Amino acid sequence: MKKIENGSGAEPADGSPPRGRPRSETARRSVLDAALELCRRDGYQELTIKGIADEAQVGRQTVYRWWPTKQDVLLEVLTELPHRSQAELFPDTGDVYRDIEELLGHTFRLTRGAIGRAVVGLMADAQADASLALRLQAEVIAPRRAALREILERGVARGELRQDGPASLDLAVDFAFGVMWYRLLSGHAPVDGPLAQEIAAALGPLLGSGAARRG
Amino acid sequence: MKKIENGSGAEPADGSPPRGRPRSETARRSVLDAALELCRRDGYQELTIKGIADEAQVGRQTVYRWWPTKQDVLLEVLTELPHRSQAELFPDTGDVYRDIEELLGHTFRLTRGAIGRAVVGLMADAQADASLALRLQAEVIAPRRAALREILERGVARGELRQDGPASLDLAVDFAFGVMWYRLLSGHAPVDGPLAQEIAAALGPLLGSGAARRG
DNA sequence: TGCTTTTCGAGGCTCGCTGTCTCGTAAAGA
DNA sequence: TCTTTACGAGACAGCGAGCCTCGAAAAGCA
Repeated sequence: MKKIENGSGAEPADGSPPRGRPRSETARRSVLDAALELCRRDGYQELTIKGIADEAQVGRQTVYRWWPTKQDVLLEVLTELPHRSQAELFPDTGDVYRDIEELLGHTFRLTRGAIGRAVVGLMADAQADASLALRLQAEVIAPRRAALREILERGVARGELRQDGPASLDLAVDFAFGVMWYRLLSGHAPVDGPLAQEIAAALGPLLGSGAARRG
Repeated sequence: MKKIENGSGAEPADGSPPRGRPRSETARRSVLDAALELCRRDGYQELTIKGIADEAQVGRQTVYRWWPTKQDVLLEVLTELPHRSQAELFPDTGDVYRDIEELLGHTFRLTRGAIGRAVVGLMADAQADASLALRLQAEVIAPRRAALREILERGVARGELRQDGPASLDLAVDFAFGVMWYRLLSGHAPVDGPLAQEIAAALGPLLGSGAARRG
């Protein structure tokens, strides 16, 4: 598992136009789609560069040229997702509890299927790969943390939530995503809509002594 | 990664004494110790059967004879741990918050180092291996869940905790271990003693509206 | 139209690990 | 002593990693 940055690669950094045959967007999409499909079908552990190349009907070197490892392929798959549904990361219904439910509900939906398998596998590999851990943190974990924190802060500003309870905002965020990860990994209970509701309802008492959900 | 049950293996099931040369306890210990040491040194992903056998100075077939996969080796390492420190799973100080802190503190301590790496890696593999998931659930996850749940129930019975809050006992247990797993994986915050205190303090308001920590 | 540059699919190559098998040897009971 | 089973050691094919080369394709430039 060597790590080298694209020495060749797309643009020449300066403004000059790229020379030679341009990179095939078709091949790029085929590789990303094949990786996700194989992850769904066989699981992250069974994913191989050769398998991806064969499934995508692409030369193996074409994969290695742009992605040093299978982790890089999946990370690109993951970082492309939010751009498709940016709005789902930032619900703003006016009700803090509904916002929480929507953000968590959308996130929980993603964890089922191939995306969930990919993220869990990447997390495991990141335990022994510091640079992967940093990128995963920056591109997958942190954005969702920030989104939930923003919702909570808005709720505090509007007086829907207090901040005089035993838990800080950070611990509240840890609570929400922590339960998700725990259930995702151990599989002892589902990660679904009802869970999003339960967590949203529990965040009030966790943050503030007197706050309770209205309605 | 084939899975086959020990066809040969120790006792002949009936009461008759085993025939032939008995299994070497020395070799068994060497394998288990080597696996944990390599997990600590290089991480779960780098762990190989060949590596374990070489480190343990044992024939490769001796490993395969008793453990079909590296997961089986690590699972045996993990299931041997509680027997060494049974008491740490069942603190009973009379104070529910102190009991929680002790159980979580001991668990959190285990997650650092080789044990943590092993459990995280096994969890990841279990996502694509149902039988491994079952064994991990039964032998690692469930016992700690049960221990915390028992502490909480004792606290309820003694009147230290209520059960009229937004969270059920199960969700409270998910909260405690969920935060642990989340931080363990993403590494955005430490899994240490202070966290055990914060969680213990937060469980009261989570479970019951009026309950607050005494003292 | 060539010529240059870069990517493309395809496949050869070495290396290391897997999982099975076969040695010769060691340690137990009969 | 004979049988049975475990032991360390190593041979073997299979497969994926990662690097290499090949001929063809697709762009800009003269």
